[in-house]
Amino acid sequence: MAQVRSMRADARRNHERLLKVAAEVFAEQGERASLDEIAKRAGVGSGTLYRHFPTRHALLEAAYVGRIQALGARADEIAVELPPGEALVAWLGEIGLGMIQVGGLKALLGSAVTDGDSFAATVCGVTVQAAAEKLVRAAVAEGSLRGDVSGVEVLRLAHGLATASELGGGRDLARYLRLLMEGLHPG
Amino acid sequence: MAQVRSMRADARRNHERLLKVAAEVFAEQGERASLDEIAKRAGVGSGTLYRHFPTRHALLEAAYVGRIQALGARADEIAVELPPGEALVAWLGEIGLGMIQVGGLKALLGSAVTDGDSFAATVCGVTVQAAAEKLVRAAVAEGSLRGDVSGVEVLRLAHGLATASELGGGRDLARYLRLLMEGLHPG
DNA sequence: ACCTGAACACCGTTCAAGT
DNA sequence: ACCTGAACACCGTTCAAGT
Repeated sequence: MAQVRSMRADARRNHERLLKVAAEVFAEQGERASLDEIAKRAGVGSGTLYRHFPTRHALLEAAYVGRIQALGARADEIAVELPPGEALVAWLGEIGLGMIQVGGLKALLGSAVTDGDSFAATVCGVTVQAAAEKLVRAAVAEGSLRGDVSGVEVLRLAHGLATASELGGGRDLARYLRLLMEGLHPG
Repeated sequence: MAQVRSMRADARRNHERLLKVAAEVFAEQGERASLDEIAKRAGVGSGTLYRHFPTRHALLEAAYVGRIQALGARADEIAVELPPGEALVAWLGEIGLGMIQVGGLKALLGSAVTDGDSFAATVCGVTVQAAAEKLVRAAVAEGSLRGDVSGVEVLRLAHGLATASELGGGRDLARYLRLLMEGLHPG
């Protein structure tokens, strides 16, 4: 699609409305929400949605870029507030909570950390992987984390533990993350 | 549906064919496989499929009961071969591998351990939870597992770790389970 | 250049007609 | 009693016509 800046006024308006509505509907209904409903709620024809976002995933990612970048920024904030090992758990806790509470976020982050998935190379994938890598390296340097774990790997594990927590009604996520960290302790 | 034994000959034949074909198609394509394709491959009208199995989940569970019971039996075998703590990891490893390799099995086991889900009370749920509970209790008694963990909980965690492993291309499942067991060690 | 919405395709589900 | 498959509904996706 053309750069947002260079779009015709009506196109830009539609683009923005679609992003806003998509973020709401995905959050409510999850990543399998009806695209037709998103188009209708945004007041545009279904063809317009496809013109702006050729795939469901493109729309989902575009709708959540802001949220993902906020998560990346949170990693830096937490790194200042807490010692490395605790910072990592705290950040994974926030991500995990988001995956449980915000529809579609778990699916988006999942594809962003899937081996061989082209989405891992998108803004979301790069942002979240870089943040995780930074926290992991600091924890390893501090000696509170094994050296054989990567950023993308803890993200996959966080995704898995969020899934496990969901099966149990959304409880126990923090507890599961603590179990994980004990298991990941060196020695 | 009527008892299988009391069914008319053609109905029983259709029932069996549907189960056999469903097991194949679900295994290949996952739990969202086309029901129409299953009906076609079984050589029956789509209405017949719905007559025998009113919901997708009923068909999935019926198709996999045998597999689930085999997993239950494996728990007893392994309990004889290995000390309690190792038996639990080994069994969770087999279940996890099944969830990764057999389409639809992860979804089925997921609903069987979901809090508040009516499917937790089905044959599959009861079978797998009882087996897990037995292994967990033995490991707790032996002192190799914390006392505050339940059978259904380790199944949820195994589901989560299988998911994490899938994101990484199906590798590292055994490693993740070992991390979990270290985290679940008492003291 | 962009939008609209009808048209098409696909699939799940129901049910009237048939044996 | 059971089966069949047409019919209906729903939704994703494309594209001709319009501005």
